[in-house]
This record gives sequence, structure tokens and C-alpha cells, in this order.
Amino acid sequence: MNNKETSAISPRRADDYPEWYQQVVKAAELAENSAVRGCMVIKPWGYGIWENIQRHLDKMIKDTGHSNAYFPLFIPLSFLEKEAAHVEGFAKECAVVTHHRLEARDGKLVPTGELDEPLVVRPTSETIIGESFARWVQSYRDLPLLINQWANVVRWEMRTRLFLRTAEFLWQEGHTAHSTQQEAVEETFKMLDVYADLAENFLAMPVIKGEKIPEERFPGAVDTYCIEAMMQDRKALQAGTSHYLGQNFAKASGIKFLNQAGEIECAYTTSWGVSTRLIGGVIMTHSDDDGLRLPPKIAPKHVVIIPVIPKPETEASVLEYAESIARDLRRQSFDGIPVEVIVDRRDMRGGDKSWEWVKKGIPVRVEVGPRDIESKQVVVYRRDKGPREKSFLGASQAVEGISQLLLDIQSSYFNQAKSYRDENTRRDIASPEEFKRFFTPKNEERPEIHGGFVLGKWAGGAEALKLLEELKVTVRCLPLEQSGTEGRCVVTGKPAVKDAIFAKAY
RNA sequence: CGGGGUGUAGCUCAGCCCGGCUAGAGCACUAGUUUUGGGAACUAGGGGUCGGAGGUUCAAAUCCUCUCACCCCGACCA
Repeated sequence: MNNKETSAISPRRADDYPEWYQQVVKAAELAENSAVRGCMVIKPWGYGIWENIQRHLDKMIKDTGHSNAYFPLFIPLSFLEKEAAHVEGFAKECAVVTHHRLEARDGKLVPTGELDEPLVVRPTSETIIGESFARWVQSYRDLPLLINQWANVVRWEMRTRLFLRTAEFLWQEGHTAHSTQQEAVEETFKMLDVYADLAENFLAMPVIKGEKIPEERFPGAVDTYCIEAMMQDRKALQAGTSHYLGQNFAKASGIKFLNQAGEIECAYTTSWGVSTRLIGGVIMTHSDDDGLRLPPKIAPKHVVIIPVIPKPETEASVLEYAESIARDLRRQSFDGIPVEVIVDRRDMRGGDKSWEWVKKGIPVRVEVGPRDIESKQVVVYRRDKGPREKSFLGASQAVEGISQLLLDIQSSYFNQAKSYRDENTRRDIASPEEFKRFFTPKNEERPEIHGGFVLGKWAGGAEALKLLEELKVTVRCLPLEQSGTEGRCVVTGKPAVKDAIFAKAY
């Protein structure tokens, strides 16, 4: 027994968190860097997670009255120029198409055929969708317009990390237009609630709903709301955003309608989105030193059955037994779909196979061997327990209990994540000095995992922002749940009323 | 765009400072033997124009010049 390697992922979280993250992504075969700088290849196991998120969220979006549509990848440069704040926000990270053909010269392909007007690869679609909306809306009877699109977008980021920040990423973006401010604001909150529901009940990722401070708003928005989650290095991850755009984009795009009084009015619009970043959030919320841990509801497969074949002559009977268990499991349902089972028949060593699935984060591993056929039993391993912790169950008992088992794992992940967040959220920071101490690592050279969330008062102001910048801390949001009490700003000590969440962030 | 660094086998890297046998290791891969409720061991094998171009030299992975790509730290960010 060689126990020198007690965890499957090296380094461990505590030793080098960013490197641990990369190794988890690699070991679980979720994604890899591509030949194109900053753009990732999402591998089948990672894409399966995205498909599950899509399937679930798409239903939620449709259940709230929205319809899917699709708009162009390319946006005429002039469209982006229409909204001043919007341009400023995205100008520095746009990929621009300037030519439409290639010509061979001296064996090289050279772009020719310059476009009259450059096309920007969409960093987000407010302006191009706004152009359509403007044509679609004439009367208050055409409103509300409730549209969503699943798409890829490109933001030419300086520094990229798989899933968390890539130059191209997949997302959904909802775009709606309304006849009144009130209705648009309600829409903004409704979709924020949908995102919080998705995060907590599907990704098992506890989140705080809140409003962004003006400095953190979406370029061109009147108000930006977000859900914020805590990762295991205690940094915050913005997991989704919902924007109330007021009439800013409607004015820029000319989305006007004749109201009941016969007056021309600009519509009130919203936009909201979540991206493949959610997968990064799931990884950093749940995974451990043995690799990925997937909440059952997003796992591409719920159960892997690993046949144990000690002697070649046992192979046929063991495989047959494994397939029969698989059939029975597939007749069970979990979260509204049949239980997803894979029988791993690959010709390789059992130990390797088993660890591979641990690292991929599959919720349940089932081993079946010759001895189990006789006794009609199976060996069950749960990913939320130790990798060697097994239980012997009767086959029918295991099959009938699978749905409940998956639910147990789902809620154990959520509870663990919530406890971790609560344990690392300080509500009692009394002074700016204490605030600073909380966010300062002991080791400046190689900062250890430190800090967390601070729930405290915030008065705002340039001085406060500068102090935060020095600490590399940001106001994550002003939680929707406000105490309304008076106190002192945890950054400056000035009198303040607003509650805010402070943290270092991704 | 500033400051630093790296390009050698599928992957991780050694060799470079101080030029010199046929360019190496570990992992992975292929085959065989043993092992088998479990992250195996042994043996044999396949795989490289040392990022690219030019130069110095009897001789370049190693020195020089240019160039390309990527990584890290900053500014920016779902």
C-alpha cells in the first residue's frame, strides 16, 4: 500500500489555489487552451455541464414568458458608437473585422477587400438587438418584447483563465423592452431571481443578490444587479448580472412606441446574462483535492458502473450484470429526467478507471464484480464522501434509492458551500484598521488564502474607492436585503447607512 | 502597451553559463510476461529537422543578430 500520494490533484488548494484550479480542469477533462490565444476548447465532459445548464435555464427563461431568437455575430461599428458609455466600456476589448477576402501573394494569404464599415464581433448584443427592436415596436401593444438568445461573444481580455475569463465565451443574453419603467424594473429583478434560483438549486452555489455601485455598473446601464458567490479561496465571483437600462439604449437605438395617450415614448429596456463562467464557479465552489465534484443536477452522467473483472472468464457475466444494473437505474428518474448511467467497459486497470471518475466528479460510482452477482449486491461510492469509503448495498435497494442518494449529494454540496461562505463572512468589522487587517495576507510574497466577505457599511466616495483599490478589494454589491440601520463606513469610518459586501474578486 | 521569463518527444522538463561521441530523463503510448475487488512490476519498442531565419565556427540545442509564439506581473474585465 503506497499512500504517499493522498490526494489526486497536485498542488492542493491550500498550497497553490490558481494552479490547483488549472489541474482540476485538466484532470476532469473539462476544457483546454486552444491554438487561439485566450480561447478555450470545451471538451465533452465540460460541454455536457453547459448543456445541462442550458437545458435547465432555457426552461426557466421560457417559463417566465421569454422566447429565443438569434441575432448576428457582427455589429456595425456605428451601432456601438450610439451609446456613449457603452462604447467606452467595451472599446478596448473588441475584435474587429475589416476585410472580407484573402488573396494569395508569394505563398501567403493576405486580407484584401476592405469593408466600408468595420464590423465588431459582438462583445454583447444590446445595440444590434436594439436595431431590430426599433423596427418591431410601433405601439404599446407590441410591448413587452421578451427575447433571449444563446450565443457566443468575444471580449479581447488581456488575461484569460479557462471558464472564468476567456476571449470567447458562451452565454445567454436576455433583452427585453417595456412600456413602463416599473415593468422593466420588475423584469430586471425577476430575472435576477431566476439566476439566484439556478445558482442555488441547480448549481448548489449559494449566492447573494445585490445592486452594483455606480463604478461597477454595466456600461450604459441605469442599474446593475448581480449574484455574487464565494469561491474556496474566499474570493468573490460575479455569477450573473441583470441590468435595468432605463431609456438609454432605447434612445440610442430608436425603440419608440405610441402610448395609449397617443404620445411617442421611448421604451424601457433590460438585459441579463449568465455565461460559461458559471462552470468555473461550480469548479471553485465544490471541488476538493481529489478533483472536480459535480452537483448531480448538472453532471453529464450521474452514475458510472465499473465492472470488476478479476479473471477473463468472469468478464461476460460481470458485464451482463453491470448492464442489467444500468438498465434498472435508467428506469429511475432524477430531477425530471432518466438517471444518466455509463458503464465503463474500457480495457484498463480498475484503479486508474476509478480515480479518473473521481477526478471527473461523477456523483456516484458503482462497482460490480463476480462476487456481487451471486449475492445480488453492488458497491457504492459517493463523491461527497472519501474516495475509499464504500457501502455494500443490495442491487434493488441501490437502484430504488438512487434518486434520493443524488438529492442527498446535491444538498450536501450546497450545505457545505453555504457553511463555508457563512464561516468566512465577517459582519463585525468595527474599524477601517480591522478591515485592512482582514484583507491583508500574512505572507506578502506568496499570499495565503485569506480574507473573505465583509458585510459592513459603505458611504462611498473617491477616498474610499482609492483605499479599496490599494487593498485590491471591491464592493461586490449592496445586498437587496438592507438592514436600514445607521453606522460607520468600514473603509473610511464616515457615517453610512447602506450595507455592502466587500471582497477580493475574480 | 510597460517590466520579467520560456520555447528541446504527446505531456513535464534536464542539457545552454563553459560549443565537441549517435540529443536525454520521468510520465504517457505499443507489444509481451507476471499481477488483479484495484491509482501495478519487469522486459522490449515507437516517437525529436532542439520555435523560425540568418550569422560566427572545423564543429551550434549551446555563442551573436533578427523574428514569431506563449507564459507571469501591471493597466482592463462576465
